[in-house]
Amino acid sequence: MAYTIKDVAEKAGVSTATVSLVLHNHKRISPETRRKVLRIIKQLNFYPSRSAQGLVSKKTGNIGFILTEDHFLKTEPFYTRIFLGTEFATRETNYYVLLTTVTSDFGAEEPMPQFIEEKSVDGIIIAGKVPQILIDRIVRYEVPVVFVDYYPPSGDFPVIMADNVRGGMIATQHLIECGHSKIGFIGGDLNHPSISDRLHGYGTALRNASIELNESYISSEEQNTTKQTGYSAAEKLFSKVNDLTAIFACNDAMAFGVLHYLKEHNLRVPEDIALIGFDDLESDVLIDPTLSTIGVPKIELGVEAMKLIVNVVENNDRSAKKILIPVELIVRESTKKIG
Amino acid sequence: MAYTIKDVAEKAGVSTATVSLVLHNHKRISPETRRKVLRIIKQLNFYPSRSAQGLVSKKTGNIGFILTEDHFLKTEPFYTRIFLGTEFATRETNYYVLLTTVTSDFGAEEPMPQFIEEKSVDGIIIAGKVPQILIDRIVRYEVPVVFVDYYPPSGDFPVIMADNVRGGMIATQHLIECGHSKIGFIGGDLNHPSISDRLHGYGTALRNASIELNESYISSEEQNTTKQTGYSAAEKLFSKVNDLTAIFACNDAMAFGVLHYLKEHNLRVPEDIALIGFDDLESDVLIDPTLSTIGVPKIELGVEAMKLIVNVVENNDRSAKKILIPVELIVRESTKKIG
DNA sequence: TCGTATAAGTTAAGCGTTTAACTGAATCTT
DNA sequence: AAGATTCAGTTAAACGCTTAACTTATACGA
Repeated sequence: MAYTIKDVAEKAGVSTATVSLVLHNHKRISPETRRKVLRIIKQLNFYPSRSAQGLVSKKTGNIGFILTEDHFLKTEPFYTRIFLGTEFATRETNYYVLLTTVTSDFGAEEPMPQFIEEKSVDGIIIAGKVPQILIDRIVRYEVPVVFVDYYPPSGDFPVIMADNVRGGMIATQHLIECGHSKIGFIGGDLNHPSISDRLHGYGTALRNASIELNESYISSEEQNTTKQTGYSAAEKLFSKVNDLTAIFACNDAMAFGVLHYLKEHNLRVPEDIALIGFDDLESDVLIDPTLSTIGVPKIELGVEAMKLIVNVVENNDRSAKKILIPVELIVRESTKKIG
Repeated sequence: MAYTIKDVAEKAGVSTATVSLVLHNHKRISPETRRKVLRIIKQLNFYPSRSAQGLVSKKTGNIGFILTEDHFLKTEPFYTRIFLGTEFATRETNYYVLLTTVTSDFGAEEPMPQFIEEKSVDGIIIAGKVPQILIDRIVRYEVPVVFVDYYPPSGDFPVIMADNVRGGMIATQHLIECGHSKIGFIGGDLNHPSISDRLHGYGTALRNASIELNESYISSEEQNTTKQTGYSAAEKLFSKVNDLTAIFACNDAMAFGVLHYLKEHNLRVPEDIALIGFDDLESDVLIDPTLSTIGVPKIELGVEAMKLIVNVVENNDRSAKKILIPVELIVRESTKKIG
């Protein structure tokens, strides 16, 4: 059996209460007693029993991590990186992360994630877009929730997002600085905050440069942001307008599709059309030409989400804080100064 | 607060012991009492506290899942699928899965995964190849371990593997049935059981068809099995021998590299060279020609790994059972009957 | 008919922590 | 110098569940 607080107490010649107080950094304990106890703890390699702690504290020490199966299995490790970030953060926060996936069409009848039913988590991180009904149902359990890389249209939740507005802005600005003024935007579902924010940044950059926004340059009909929809969005856009010299695709997956379309139509990138994406996926550098993009620090999103939920749980900080993580412009071959 | 066993006992007019016994399907309870108690449990949506249960039972109800960061972040969702399988299996087994990643160069000094130090898991699933030192260190904690899609050269552990020998055999057999007899094998590190098993199956198929095994047809120098090493392995192999008509690549990633090489050298697939891979990755159908391969049921590997570790934990079944999950031949465009 | 099984529960101790309330000594105050 | 305050620790109850040992009622055997 593992050692208990009692073993530590005996070896240290103190009461179990003292050991517990040391464990919690309570100030009632003198420095020397603290040192003595800590020495024994280290010596025995003692760790308090989570079960016993949980029983009295009513905390589980677990954080739930929810995302859709689709997002989890996406070939590009975007959400797995965010998850990895939370995992990294557990090393300082001393929580465990329980990951569960839900289907993308999670409904009203589906069983809830076990850890919610069983009240086995102190808080929940929801990553990426999930069905609204799931959110509504989770809220009823009154467990703290933070969102990362998505947030629902209504309801006040703490949120971690990449700075999408700024990203959209610097991407567009970069194209402008390269000499472009007829810049297309290829996006998707504007109900997704990331996408509408990126479009917003696009608009701001144009305005700053005194370029008039041309609605017909904007594609936002696609429901998903995949290589396939990127291709078809490009197809539609180019059949509508023919003077574009640059494209800002709202994410790299769509940019791949756009690139595919351009190649097929013998349009050279960046000479004929410049192209920039968003996300910085690994495959960006495997394609020809390599893709300029906006770098999103995915691991950091996860780390910050973890810190945020822990803060909510431990300090009961219910303010609906929204934290934007800085993004950066990454210039590769698909964009280049013209003229 | 959540309901406790006491609430259930009161509403049902029985003692808490009775409720507990019902929860554990103990036979001392009469069918009618059981029904009555179960009804109240359902009605209150009662779930027993894991902390309390853990405190007395000395079980945590958690299973640890360990893999390397590299494997977790691989673009192709191979190990994430296995993990997803374990997650699916939790719904029946009522365990939680704690995932942790380790670095590929995990050493002797690195801190151990938290859940091991804190004894917060009843058993551990190790997925894919991990450093031997990690295994050695884990063993000292005397926690049950099962391996999935890998096992160490020494030590008796329960293991879940795809039936790699059979897979290697039917892949090779398929090429033979297509009319080939000069079949190259492109593999990697033969210390990896999957690879050496696949090679073994290759040899068996040849023998069964009375085709002599030609050592110079076999490439096994590469340390990793990636698209890149697949390419360079093909390069080396074709510079050594020039009469090959078919290639069995030990996994799809390498097969992609081989295909790349073949295309670059104007060798048509399957007309000039037939090609078959192993794993059935999603991208198999995105390339041209689509890749024939051996289908590995990844989710099932995870499900079975979970069932196996639970069996070890609950029934203390310490036999080093090795379970092979059937694989299947998937014929696509990269192989075809010749003549 | 009485002792003995058996069936169906109940009682109560114990699992390893936390923490409010307590204690006893030392230090201030006035 | 007596009372008040602070400091550094201890005592003991409580958290929600499991389970060995016990109880009570009923059925059974000879």
